[in-house]
Amino acid sequence: MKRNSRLSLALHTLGHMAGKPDRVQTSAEIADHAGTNAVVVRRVLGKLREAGLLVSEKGHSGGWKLARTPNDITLADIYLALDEQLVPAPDETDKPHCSIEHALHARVSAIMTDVEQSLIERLSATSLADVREPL
Amino acid sequence: MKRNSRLSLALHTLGHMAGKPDRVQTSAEIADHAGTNAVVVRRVLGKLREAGLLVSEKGHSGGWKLARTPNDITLADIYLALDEQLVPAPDETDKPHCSIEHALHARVSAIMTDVEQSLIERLSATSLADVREPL
DNA sequence: GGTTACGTAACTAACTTGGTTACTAGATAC
DNA sequence: GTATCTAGTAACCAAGTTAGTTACGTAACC
Repeated sequence: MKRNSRLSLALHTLGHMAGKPDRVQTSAEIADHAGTNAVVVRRVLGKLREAGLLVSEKGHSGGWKLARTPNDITLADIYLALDEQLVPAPDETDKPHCSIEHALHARVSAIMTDVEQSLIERLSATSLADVREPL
Repeated sequence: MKRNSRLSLALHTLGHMAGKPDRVQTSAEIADHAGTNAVVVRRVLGKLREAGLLVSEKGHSGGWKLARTPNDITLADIYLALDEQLVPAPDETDKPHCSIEHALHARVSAIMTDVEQSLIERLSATSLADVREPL
């Protein structure tokens, strides 16, 4: 699998759940449908649960379902839940020895942070429900 | 070192070269100053040479220097020379089995591609010479 | 010809990530 | 109460990535 497979898995799973918001699915079912492993599914979906997008139940007839309506879950919610930032968080440990390096880094970091912010804003404009509709 | 150490090294090196555009520096000198290895330096700077930002000379009194004036090298040039794309290039190999997954992916990819484009545009607004000046 | 410095291949160590196995902890069915 | 089902999680493995290192070839200059 490739680098953003977690995002792929999350989108895939939530997309299907948005179609049947009341259906409860087990991690095994989801893994089977996504061509991966139940533990991997639980790892990724666990992040989404921490972010309040999903709820999970143990035991018989347990499993996963959406914690909110598809209308109330945006692409930004999903992206942020996985906390995979595009721009590597400004690393406090590397102190810029040279002022010139510091200035360049500051400039680039400022732009990248800004751009990531705009990414999040744009992702937040689309909900799961929106994407159910044909484009 | 962290993930974008190549970009760090490139910015660092070019930043210093911009201060003394005529000085020729060996990869050993640069590595020493950047706290890394000469081979690593040649690898990264090789990318910048391929992109036409640097020239290198072999032999006695050989080394590296800028191929253009600092005014003519933008942060976007540097970023692009390293071809580390933020948004993973739309992978042709993964065929979207489900239409819903496809639709979601298409939406997210479109936004990400767009955002990366705007990153490049913003980086291209600043040249090495600009950053020499105090902010 | 010898020295210098780039160009590159090959190897290593550290790290990341997805996959897998195995186990524990709840919740329901019986 | 016991069996069964499912999430939660730890531990480990394999593959891939990356920086670092060593070694050697190649070109330029003295």
